[in-house]
Amino acid sequence: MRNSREAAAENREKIVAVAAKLFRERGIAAVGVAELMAAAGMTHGGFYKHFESRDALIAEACRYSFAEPGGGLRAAAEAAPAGEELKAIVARYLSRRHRDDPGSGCVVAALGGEVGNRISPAREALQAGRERLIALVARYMKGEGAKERASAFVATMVGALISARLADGASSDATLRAAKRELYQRIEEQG
Amino acid sequence: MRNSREAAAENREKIVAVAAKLFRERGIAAVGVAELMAAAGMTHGGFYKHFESRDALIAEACRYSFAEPGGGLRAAAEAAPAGEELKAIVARYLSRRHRDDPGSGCVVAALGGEVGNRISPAREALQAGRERLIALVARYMKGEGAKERASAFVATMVGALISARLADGASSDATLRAAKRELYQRIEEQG
DNA sequence: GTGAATAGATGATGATTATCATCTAATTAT
DNA sequence: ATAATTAGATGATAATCATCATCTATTCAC
Repeated sequence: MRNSREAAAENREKIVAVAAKLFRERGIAAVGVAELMAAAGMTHGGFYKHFESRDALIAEACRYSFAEPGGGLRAAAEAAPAGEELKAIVARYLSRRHRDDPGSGCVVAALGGEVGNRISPAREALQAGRERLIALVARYMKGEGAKERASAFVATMVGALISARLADGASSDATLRAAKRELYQRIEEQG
Repeated sequence: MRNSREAAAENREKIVAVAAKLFRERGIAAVGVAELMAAAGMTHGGFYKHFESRDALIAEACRYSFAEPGGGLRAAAEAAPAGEELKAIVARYLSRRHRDDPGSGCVVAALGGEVGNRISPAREALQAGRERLIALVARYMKGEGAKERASAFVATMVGALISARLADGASSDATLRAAKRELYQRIEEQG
């Protein structure tokens, strides 16, 4: 059967959205085309009417995952009172909610390891997204070398989230808390 | 044909070592049993004489990867002059060599994302290794809450390494440098 | 309304997967 | 030295994989 242009475009986006979620939840290599399409409510065959290859979808899903970078960080910053934006970003990024829901969270933390060190469009997409994240953080930093400090700032957030996802229970919470405290301190020292 | 006990034990360790390297280089899911055994110089069938399952090997390879945690961090610290141990750890961890050779580097950075948030022996192995890494760092910290600060310290190193592996060329070097500068500053402020 | 275009289903492709039964040559134990 | 054990090779298993050819029912352009 055939769908209207509009419906087809919606289906295409559905596939990308589902992929972005499943990849982040379970890893890229662990999610096959058939399962993906089933989760999007279609059968596997139609996939190649939308994408040239699985690799092409991977790159697109990575880009899509940055639509709301880090799971709504920009929104969190803009909702915060003036001067509190960075704290709001940290609180959101290092929240238990973010830790427990990788499927709609930061794709750098979820897929950085799997994608890194490989030559691929996906890597470029993640790197571009990471730079946008750094730029968002740097926007709220004062003084010299804001971009450089933002880079280290983001690295701490990413590393802490990955670490917290390795630990469990109290140990995981403690990891989040330690990183939050460290970052808050940096904010107060350097602004 | 049959090998002696000794030779068999050597072969077994060879498999684990090769797995630890390949998993870190290319991701766990991307390395199959057959390829693994071929890389270890054997055929695929003998695998199950050594390991109960592929999952069992994964956990063991994760543990094995911590034999030299972070790729010789302990050695680097012990070779450093007194008072310079933490700096030595950072310099080693955030070196270009470590970035460019994940196969013999820190397994938390290489596989943390893929293993995290899943219930598995591999996750427990990585978490145990991460705690040893934190303990190593905390040993060289003075003052209150050394363990907590060490947790954030390690998170920054892990996040920076993963980030640097996403970037390329000058951008990647800059990421390493930014994190190094940040950590050096923390060392001087807090000891 | 008629005809061209196509979204998506069905089903087949060959490759690759983890796992295991079987076999054999060599090492152990006696 | 003979017998029991076993490391690892060979090859088969069934499942899953990405990819694609074909078909069909629908929507678009006219």
